[in-house]
Amino acid sequence: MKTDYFKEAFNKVSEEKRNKILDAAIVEFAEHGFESANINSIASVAGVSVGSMYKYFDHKEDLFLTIIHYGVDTLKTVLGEIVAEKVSLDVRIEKIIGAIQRYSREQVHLTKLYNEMATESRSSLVWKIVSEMENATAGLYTYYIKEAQAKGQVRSDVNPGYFAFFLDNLFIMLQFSYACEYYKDRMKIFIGEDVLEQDDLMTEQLMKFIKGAFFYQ
Amino acid sequence: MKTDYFKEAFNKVSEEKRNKILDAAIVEFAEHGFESANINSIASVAGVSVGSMYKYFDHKEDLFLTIIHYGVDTLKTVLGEIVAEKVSLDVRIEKIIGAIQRYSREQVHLTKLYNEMATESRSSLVWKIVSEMENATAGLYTYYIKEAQAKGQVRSDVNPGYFAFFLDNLFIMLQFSYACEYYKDRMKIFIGEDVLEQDDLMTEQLMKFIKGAFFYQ
Amino acid sequence: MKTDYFKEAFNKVSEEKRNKILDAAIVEFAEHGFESANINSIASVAGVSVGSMYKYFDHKEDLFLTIIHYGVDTLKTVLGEIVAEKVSLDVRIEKIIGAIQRYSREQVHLTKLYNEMATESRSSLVWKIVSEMENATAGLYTYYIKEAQAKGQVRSDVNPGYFAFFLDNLFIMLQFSYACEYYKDRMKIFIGEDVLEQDDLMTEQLMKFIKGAFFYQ
Amino acid sequence: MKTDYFKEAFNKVSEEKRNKILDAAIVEFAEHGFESANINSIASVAGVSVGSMYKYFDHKEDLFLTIIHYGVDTLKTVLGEIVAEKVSLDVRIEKIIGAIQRYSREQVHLTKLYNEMATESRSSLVWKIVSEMENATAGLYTYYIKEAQAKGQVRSDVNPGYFAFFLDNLFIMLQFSYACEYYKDRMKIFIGEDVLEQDDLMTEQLMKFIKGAFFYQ
DNA sequence: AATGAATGAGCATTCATTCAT
DNA sequence: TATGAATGAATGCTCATTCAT
Repeated sequence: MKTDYFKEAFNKVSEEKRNKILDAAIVEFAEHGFESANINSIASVAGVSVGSMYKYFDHKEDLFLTIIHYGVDTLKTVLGEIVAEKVSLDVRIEKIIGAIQRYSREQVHLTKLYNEMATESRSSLVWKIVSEMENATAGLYTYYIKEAQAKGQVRSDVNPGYFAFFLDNLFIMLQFSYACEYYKDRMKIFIGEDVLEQDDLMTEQLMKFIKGAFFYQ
Repeated sequence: MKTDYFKEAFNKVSEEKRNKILDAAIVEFAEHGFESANINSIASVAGVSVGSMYKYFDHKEDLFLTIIHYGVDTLKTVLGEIVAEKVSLDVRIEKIIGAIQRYSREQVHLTKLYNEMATESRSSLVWKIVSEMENATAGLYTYYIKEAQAKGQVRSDVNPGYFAFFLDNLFIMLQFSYACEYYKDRMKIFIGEDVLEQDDLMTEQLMKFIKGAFFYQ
Repeated sequence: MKTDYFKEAFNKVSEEKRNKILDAAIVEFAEHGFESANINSIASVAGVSVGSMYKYFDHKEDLFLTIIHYGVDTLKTVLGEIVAEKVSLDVRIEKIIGAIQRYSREQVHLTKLYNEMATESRSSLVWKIVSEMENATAGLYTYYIKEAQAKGQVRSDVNPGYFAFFLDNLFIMLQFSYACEYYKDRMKIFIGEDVLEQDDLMTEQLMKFIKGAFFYQ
Repeated sequence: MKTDYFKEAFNKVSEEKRNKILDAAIVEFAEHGFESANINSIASVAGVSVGSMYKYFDHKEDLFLTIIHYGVDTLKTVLGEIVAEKVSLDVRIEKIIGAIQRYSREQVHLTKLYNEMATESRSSLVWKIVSEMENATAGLYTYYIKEAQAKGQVRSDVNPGYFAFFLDNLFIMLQFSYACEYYKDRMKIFIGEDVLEQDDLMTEQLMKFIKGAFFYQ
């Protein structure tokens, strides 16, 4: 599977400039979507010439895919840390919620991008990049649930795949709700203007919701 | 609050033509996204001149907003039917799941559009239209939960707003997963290729998940 | 075989505008070659918007092919008139020389275009359009030569195809020499600055050359 | 008259590298034409940096002119050898035909370039380089014809300049017909698919054509 | 009211040329 | 002297919007 959508030249660029380009692109794509994103604009924000952009990426699409790839990598790192620890399922879930709260604030634009990207038009282009991560997540969650079932912590009559799916759905919506304007507004309607300052309450309630769904009480 | 984004002339048009225009627009916007959607294309699919389109809508945006409005109305109707019935919370939830399964198949394009619309770029334009419905939904769900709490069916230590939010999150993701390519593929990874033919299993598992979260067992 | 490289809309345009567009395009392509020719420039010379140009022609290439087609048609008309008359081979040849002298002056740009077009890069695109005419010419010349051979006017030991080829070569170079700067300069070196004013001498000498080659004397 | 269009630095370059550059440039210009030819491409094919190319040539045009100059020089050598021999006009012509058959195959790209170069757009730039050779050729042919007239071999009523012109026209078209796709296809229409394998027949027929035109029989 | 031809600003992409190293 | 990364003007093409009929 191809993993690099940029050209050799992009590797040779100084890390500082590379980051400026990636950042500018993330913001532009996140704010305007693929079609409306303007390469010339990205270039000028990044302090780079258009010509250079095309030395680094063959097409607008390649820049987009590079960004997506970068986003997935960043997410993988976050997830990887949580996975590494040997803890029980409920602790893991609590840690993931915390990570989402941190990540979706630090990386607002990447999160917006994830929303953007899941949008119909370009999805097939992007799926091959993201599917790997979705696969990993799905596999992991399912595995943890089965493990917990074996330990007698999770009810034996739940289908692990389905429950992993519902769990991840809750996580995705949480991410979007912290980062994307539309979902943020919507969340405020349900919970109130100050949700964003009440991370602990969110964690508490969501844990209660999930634990109720999963665990014997 | 402004509710009509079309011009007077659009009212005078025959219902048949009005529907052809709306349908063509829904498909175009859902398939290509706002920016890539082509007004001239919509006009020709609808069998109407571009000139007429601009007699009906001042801007591309206005057509988009009209479509969104129409989508929200359609959804309201579906929801309204469920709300009308006097049944217990869990029955209601099960009915909603069924409605989502039906609606997201019948109205694939409207569902895609909802995903599209929540995307950063256009969200502020759109929020004023959709917020009304989101408000209604949020209020309704919250009300039902409180009611169930009063009846002692739902645990008293859950915050109704939060739980309504989680519930709706699960619903939204279910919709997307049935209608939008990206989320469809993702769901298959979690559950398997044949999810789409196993609506009952989905309902059963999701009910189990939600009931665990909500109810005393 | 496809013969129209323009879109329906180009047919609906007033003849005056159509001619302005064709003329502007002929000049631009003849003067700058395919690559350097500028569509925006053609549009502005023709007094038409770029947008319209693309309503008439899908691609720059299609405009080019339309022009070539037009040139071939013009040439066919000229040739057709000469062919129509029932005269002996030498009279025919003399008439063709005269026609070349007239045509290459009236239609300098079309002649330049023919030179341009025969240039390597785009030749395959163009060949299908021009080949038909080349085929007609080749067949015609060969037929006339055979006929003259049958009548005992032309030597029986000449291969009609080859001689038709040499004859047409002389004609092509004569065209270019009257219309294209490079070949014009070159001709002046051979014959003198005032060749262009001595059409009769050219005709006389070329007839002498060709008749010597072809006929029993 | 300026004869060098390259900079001093190009002289100091090793012969091997110089030839690689010239060869790469000949191919690129011949295949793509002046406008589409890509300096960066030529540099990379020649194994030289773009920077160096601009140390050797001030402009794309200068590289082009250098190539033309080189082509003319090559042609001069070929012609020079034929001129050196003391033989009768008809033998000379036969030798030239043979030389064209060889040269246009060995140096396809240079021949294509000659065709390219005669194209309107660049002609004035190029004329000063080529005119010298055209002058030589014209002078030579004319001289030979006059000489043959003096010897009573060629008819006295032909104008040597005109006949030299016609002769050279036949030669030029023969060159193009062996090297350039368009003219090659055209020749096949007149003579047949296997012309390219029948050099002797071509020579025989062309000699017959020319001798008929020139000589008392 | 309806039409659909016309407009032209806007953007992706290319490539000759420069210049810091 | 050589390099090759960087530049940015230039151009083909699209499409929302206008307006004469």
